[in-house]
Amino acid sequence: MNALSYALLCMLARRPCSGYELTKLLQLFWQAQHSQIYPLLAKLEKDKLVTFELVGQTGKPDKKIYSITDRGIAELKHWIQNQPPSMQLERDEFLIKVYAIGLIQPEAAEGLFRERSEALAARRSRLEGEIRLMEAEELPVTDFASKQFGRYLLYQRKLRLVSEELDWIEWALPLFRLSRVVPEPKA
Amino acid sequence: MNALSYALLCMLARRPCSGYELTKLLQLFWQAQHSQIYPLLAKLEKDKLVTFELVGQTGKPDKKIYSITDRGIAELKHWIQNQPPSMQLERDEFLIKVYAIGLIQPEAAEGLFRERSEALAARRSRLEGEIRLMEAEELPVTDFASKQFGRYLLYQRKLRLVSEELDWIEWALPLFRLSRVVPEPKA
DNA sequence: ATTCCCATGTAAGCTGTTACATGATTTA
DNA sequence: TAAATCATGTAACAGCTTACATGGGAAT
Repeated sequence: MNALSYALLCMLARRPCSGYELTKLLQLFWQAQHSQIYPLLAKLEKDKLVTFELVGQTGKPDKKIYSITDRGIAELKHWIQNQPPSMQLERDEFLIKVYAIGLIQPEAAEGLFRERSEALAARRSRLEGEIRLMEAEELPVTDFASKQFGRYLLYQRKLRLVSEELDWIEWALPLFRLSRVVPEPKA
Repeated sequence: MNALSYALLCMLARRPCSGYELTKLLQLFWQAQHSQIYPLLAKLEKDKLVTFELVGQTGKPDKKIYSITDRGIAELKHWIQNQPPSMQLERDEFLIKVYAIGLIQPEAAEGLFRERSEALAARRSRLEGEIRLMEAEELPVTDFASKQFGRYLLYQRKLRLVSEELDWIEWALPLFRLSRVVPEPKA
């Protein structure tokens, strides 16, 4: 049982999903390819932590709708409460580039930051949309008892982090300009 | 050439380091074990992107101080400016637990969040200390021309993100309490 | 006509973690 | 006396990415 297994279980604890759907939904907090997810679902099924139902579709490929079992729920609960907190991993090539930003021209550096800024702004819009959708639901998502509660918390967190990184970029950009203002001839 | 190779090159572009040192410094934005770093450094050396000098020490094991070559600098510059932005990866088991937070008792959930909060607060203190050190240096770190500039930007970013996550936790904690205040008998 | 979406799966290869191995000096 | 720090390396394994494979329907 690795972390991805638990990520899949907690997705299915919210509602039954196909592997295809899980691959997309998981993007929020644990990016994984379908080639990793399909075999793992098969393994979880073999271990009786999930079950699946084959759903035939017309015009679309058939799909397997997976559900979590009672054993799966128990396993998940146990892990949440007993697994010690593990380090968080961040792998982001942009950060490598920032570290060496002094090697390139300030103009190029600015371009790099603006590119990042645009991607983040787009992401922020999508997050805000999702949050609005959740908040419009019948059972309030801010309620601990809501099945959406955990998901809502994660979206709020992501929105805050994305917004904060945008602020950081706005703070940093003027610093690149300063170095271009300097070369004023002293005569 | 993978991302870690470039991460190592940009570290060495700042100043020469041993593999041991690189392993520690890299924690800031690309966590990797020494078992991954030592063989990669050997490969970079074979490719003439870095060189090393054997430094004998007394009372401590000898070490190899690696430096980046002109070819290494060129390769790094090229990558920074031509490599398209790649997706960012986040792998954090805490987020999985948050997603399924509704499965456990609000008290246990609060414990989980407080634990996270303490770890983040400790991290924030360390970051603030490092930033103060950098800002006390002779050549201003806020200057694009400073060798520390990129590193300074990353520390500022990390500090912002850590602080924002702490704010998020403070925002979320009262939501767990609400569900415990509710069971007030209506008579 | 081409690309995207739906949907599941396998295979090859690269990336990353954990454990093994060594050994003197310093700190708790 | 036990653990941590410095310092480098290898081996085995687990995790993850990219590519291959299939195929209808819808959108551009």
